[in-house]
Amino acid sequence: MLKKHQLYNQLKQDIQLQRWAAGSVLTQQQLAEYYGVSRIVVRDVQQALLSEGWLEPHGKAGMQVPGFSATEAQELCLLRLQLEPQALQLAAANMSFSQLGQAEDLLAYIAANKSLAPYQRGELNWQFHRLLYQSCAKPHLLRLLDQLHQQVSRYLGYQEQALTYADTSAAEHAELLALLRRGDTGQAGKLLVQHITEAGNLLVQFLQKQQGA
Amino acid sequence: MLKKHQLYNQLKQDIQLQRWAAGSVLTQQQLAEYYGVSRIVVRDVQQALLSEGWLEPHGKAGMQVPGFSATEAQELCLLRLQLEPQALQLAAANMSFSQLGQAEDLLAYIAANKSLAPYQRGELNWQFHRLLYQSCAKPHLLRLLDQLHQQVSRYLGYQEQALTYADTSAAEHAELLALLRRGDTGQAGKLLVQHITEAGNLLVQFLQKQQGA
DNA sequence: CTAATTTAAAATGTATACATTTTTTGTCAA
DNA sequence: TTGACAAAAAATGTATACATTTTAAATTAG
Repeated sequence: MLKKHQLYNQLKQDIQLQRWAAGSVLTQQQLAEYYGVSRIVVRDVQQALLSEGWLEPHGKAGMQVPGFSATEAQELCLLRLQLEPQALQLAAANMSFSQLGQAEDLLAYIAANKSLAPYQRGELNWQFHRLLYQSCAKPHLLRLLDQLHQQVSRYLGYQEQALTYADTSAAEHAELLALLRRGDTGQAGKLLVQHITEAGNLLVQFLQKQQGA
Repeated sequence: MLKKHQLYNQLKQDIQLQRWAAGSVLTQQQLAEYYGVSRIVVRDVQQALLSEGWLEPHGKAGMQVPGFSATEAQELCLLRLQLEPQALQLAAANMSFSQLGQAEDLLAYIAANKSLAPYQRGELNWQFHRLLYQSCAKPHLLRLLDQLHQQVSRYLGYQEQALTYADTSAAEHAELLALLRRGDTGQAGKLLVQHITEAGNLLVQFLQKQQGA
């Protein structure tokens, strides 16, 4: 029998992999029966996923699996641009070598495992970014960034073509790290902006094609 | 017997008015008994207040009433500065006269009722700000701003002296509206920055004195 | 046939009861 | 006295049962 956090992961993954189609309305009963847990657990998980944008309200009964829109993706990109460079700037001052090392380890790990599932790769990439921001010592800012990532990751699971971008992304991550190591905060910030913009544009273009078809 | 949203409001208010002291650990049972509802309801409300920063995790049992810190207030101010001017900028283009009118009505209402409770005044002031940002058409940004306001409002309830600032604040709100009406977006943005900064500084100074004592 | 109203079904909210986990208390040996 | 260990108490998690609300279906008047 699934525990709460297991159901949380399972349902999230099932949404990401389109096992529940966008637009579907999921009721407590339905999910409780399908996953073999009580409605109480489903309620908790639904609530969590609702606040993270993995589910949307749907009238007074059920929750709806959200779709994908280029407009939304653009907004998420905009918010990343608004917050992440700021976080990096603040963090740069307090960053320790141990953290830079950790980040480097992460990059190495990603590079070594060529055959990671897209969503795993996405998760690890975010962990890398997250590490860079960590030492900004602004808990609320970090919380907002985590939320933002939740929303973005829903798209990344959808956009399988992320793979085509993986190499460019990895190279930029490495360069970012190098700039931080040598203390060139300004340049690092600019690169980060470029990095986020590129990823955003790629995603938006992908979605626009999708919508056109 | 209290319904869910009633308990939500009641508990929030009781926290704001220090009926539950900062640092207190509130368990489900305790609250369920005190407010005369079942634990299920308490659980839901606790979860909501947790995600809004009105309660903090406390180990594996109970939730803690958070305290106040100048550092946190400063961070919240920083985030407001990072997001609200952006929202205003985006909204300015699409703002309708009906919305400007609504905002004006709000200001008039606040001005007319001199004897509003501090938290009511705070809530109305936010509604004013919210109205200005509304037409930015960026749901995620607006959601972040609402969250941010939740956190800030906890402080505003604490800082009773907000009243001393009320007049200045009202004047600036009026001027902001005038600038928007005449389409001077740039100047409006600058004034907003000043407005948020002033409020933030006042709050931070208040908290620093408090901490010193 | 359409629209409105009633009736049945389904879904969610809430309370209670039980299971599991966590915390505290108390005991005993070093 | 102190520290580790065991037992009891308390708190939370989860399931089931009931109450209320909401949605869908069916019936009937126009």
